[in-house]
Formats: sequence, C-alpha cells, structure tokens
Amino acid sequence: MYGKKKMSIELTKIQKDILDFIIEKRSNNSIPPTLAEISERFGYKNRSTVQQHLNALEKKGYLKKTPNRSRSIEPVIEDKIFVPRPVLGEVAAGNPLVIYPDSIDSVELPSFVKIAATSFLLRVKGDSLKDAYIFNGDLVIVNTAVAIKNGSFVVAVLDDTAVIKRYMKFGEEIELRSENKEYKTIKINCNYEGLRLIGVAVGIYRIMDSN
Amino acid sequence: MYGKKKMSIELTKIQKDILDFIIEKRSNNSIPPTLAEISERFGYKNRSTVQQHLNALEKKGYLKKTPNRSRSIEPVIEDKIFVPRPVLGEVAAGNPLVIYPDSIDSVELPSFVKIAATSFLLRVKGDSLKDAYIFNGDLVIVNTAVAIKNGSFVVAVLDDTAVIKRYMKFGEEIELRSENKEYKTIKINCNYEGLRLIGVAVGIYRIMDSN
DNA sequence: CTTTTTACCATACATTTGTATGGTAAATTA
DNA sequence: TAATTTACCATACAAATGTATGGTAAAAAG
Repeated sequence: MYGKKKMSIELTKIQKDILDFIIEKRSNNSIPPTLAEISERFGYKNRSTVQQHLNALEKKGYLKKTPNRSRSIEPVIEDKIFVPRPVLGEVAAGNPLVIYPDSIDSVELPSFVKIAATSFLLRVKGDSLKDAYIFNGDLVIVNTAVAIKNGSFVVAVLDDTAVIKRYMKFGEEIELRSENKEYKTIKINCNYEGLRLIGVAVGIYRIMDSN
Repeated sequence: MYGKKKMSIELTKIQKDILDFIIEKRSNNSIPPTLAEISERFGYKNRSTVQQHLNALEKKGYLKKTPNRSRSIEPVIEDKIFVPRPVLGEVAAGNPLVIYPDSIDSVELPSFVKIAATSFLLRVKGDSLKDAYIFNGDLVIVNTAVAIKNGSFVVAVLDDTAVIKRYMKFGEEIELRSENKEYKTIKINCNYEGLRLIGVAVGIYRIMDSN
C-alpha cells in the first residue's frame, strides 16, 4: 500500500530540480520564472536547454503552460486544489513512536495552506492528547523557528522516538507532560544528550472527511 | 485616528479600478497581468492607455515595477508581508448565528498559512459539533470553489443566519444535520430561496495557545 | 554494436511585452 | 478664456520571451 494515484512518469534529477525551482518560486508567491531566468539560475548558456526540459516536464504531466504566454508555466498538482505535503513521521501523543528520517507519506493539503520551509507536518497517533482536543490522525504543524516557551506544545525526539507534549522547564529539569493523565510525565535533565527539541507545534490541521 | 502611514496621493476612479484588478490577480495567486491583458480587461484598444495609468500609479506610490521585465507590476502594500485574514463571521455549530456582511475580526495566522480568495475563515461558536471534533473557537476554512457532495460539511446561510452542518440531499429535499443529537436536523426544499449554500468546510485550523 | 535517451549548445524567428512619442477630446482648473 | 489634467487612441521600436530546428557528446538501453 503505497499510493500513487495517477501514474506519473519518472523524472530525471535535473527535471526534478527545475520543477522544484518553479514550484518554489510559485509557493513564494512570486511570479513564475521565464525560460531565461531558469537558464540563468542553472547556469545554462541559452534558453533552449530549459525549453527542452520544460517540454519533457509538460509531456510527463508535471507542468502546464499556455502557448506564447510569458511566465505561464504552472506546476500541475494532482487535484488542482490539493497539494501533497510530506509527513515526516508519526508522533505519539502517548507512547513514543518512531520518527522517520525521510517522509513516509504525503498528505493532500488544500493548496491555500502553505507551509514554510521552517515547518513540517507530523501526524498524531493515539488519543493521549484528546484532552487538548488533538486527535488521532490530526496533522500537527511544527515550526522549528519559533522559540520554545513554558507551556508550548513541543515536538521532541527522545532517543530516536518522537513525542508531542506540553513543555515545562524548571531550572535544569525539563518536564514533558501529557494532557492525558494515563500517560505519565517525562522528566529529563536538560543536558541529557538523547533529547532533542525539534520544534513547537504552532497549529493543528485536520482534513475533514465527507463520510 | 485614521491612519495614513505614507502620504499617498488620491487616485482617480479608473486608476483605482486598475489597481484593484492587479491586486485581485495577485491575491488569487495568479500571475500579474501584462499591459495587454489589462487593456483587454478594460476594453482599451491599445496598451498605451494602461501604460499611462500604470505610470501614474507608480508615481503616486501604489505600484512597483521592474523596467523591461514582463509581468513585474506589484502593488505596494502597506502592511509588508503579513496579511491578516478577515474572519467573516461566526458560524453556529448548533443554533444559527448571524453572519456578518463585512469582516468583524482579523485572526493572526502564522505567516506561512495563506488562504486563497476562494476561501474564507469562520470561527465556530458552540459545541454542537464536538462529536465531529470541532470545537468552540476553531477556525473553519470554507472553500467556495469546491463541489458540495452528500456528507460534506457545508456552510449555509438560512435567512441571513449561518450554520455549519453536514449536508445531505435526497431528491429535492436537503437535510442539514448536526453531529450532536441535541440539535435537530433542518429539512428544506432545495428550491427555497432563503437558503444559500456558501461553501464546503475543507478543513479546520486551530491556533494553539501556550497556556 | 547500434539505437535511444539525456543533457547540453547554437541560431533563427515570430510574438509578446514594455516603452517612447505624439495626438485628440472632454472635463477641470486657473 | 486659456491652461492643465484626465482619459483615451495610434504608432513605432527595442527588449524580452517563447518556440522551432538542428547539432554534439556522453550515458543508457536494446
């Protein structure tokens, strides 16, 4: 079960790089690049190299463009409205679960929800945060560029397993509390090397299902 | 107290229309128009009319453009990068509440969450959707450009009051069901003029508080 | 080994696009 | 009334942009 809905032909590395460049431009809300700008970015001496890569990308269904229209290249997303977003792993609300080095799955977020490079998504597994209204299957938006304060929901990696808990620090002791009484509070010294505080849960996102 | 940060010269009606057109394009995440496209939109016979309006807009400080660069016109926004999102009203999970004609509030979303023009936010009031894990204060992302299916959570306006309920249609009869048994199902004929289906709740967003 | 694919370069050309210049008519201002 | 502004049209031109065509060399596939 690893889902690929629309058979999409493999991309070469360079094609993927170019596609990524275009996607990045677009998601920055800046205007799509011209052939010349892509050429310059990748150090090509003329536009025709890019021209061919774009043709390949369009033929494979990753791009759409309007003939003779400047800056008309748009990356094609499967659902138009929905953009797949990698989920980096599953985070245990209760007992620690493994965090995956690479993304294990893609979640289709509405395209208007854009997530910065300093953030990533984790899917919550388990019900130990239900008192905080976070449920099994919810996506947690984790921002790594936000200061951690007492009371923040943090995502922490403890010896290669990840948890999402409420953060409290008293002197040198860090407490990772669960909202649910069934799971006990984890207490660690802040100098313990097995602990890495990944980021702060800045929000949750739940894709509503229609059944 | 009516704030004008940068003294900006008055705009004529046409200049404002053109500026609005450009802003609208940009906020739709579509590419900025060319002079030709603006001309066509406003029924001008050539680009030079637009050309002069744009020059005026730039001179007055409402536009920025890069010389000789296609589609480089960008409206100058007072508020920098951060765009507060208006909350259009409060939606009753249980009993209908008033929907506001203009935005009543702004929610500070994390800057990486951007929402398209086809969507807007509503804040949920009440607990009648708690069975569906939607709680008082949650922000519902409503998309007006998504097809409504049986089972969708829809935002509907019934005689100037708005509700969020699960949508079911059987023949000519539309049922708006609450997840909570305490609130009874609303049944209406689909031809009833007092009913407007605003959009589909495509997701919920909850800003997590750190206390 | 031959063929195909990939990744690049070069050039030519038509269209699009931005820009400069000049003109007309109505409305506004001095 | 005369001068200015506003709103439009027309045209010309250079730069930017997309596109078509052909070529080379290395790698991969057959």
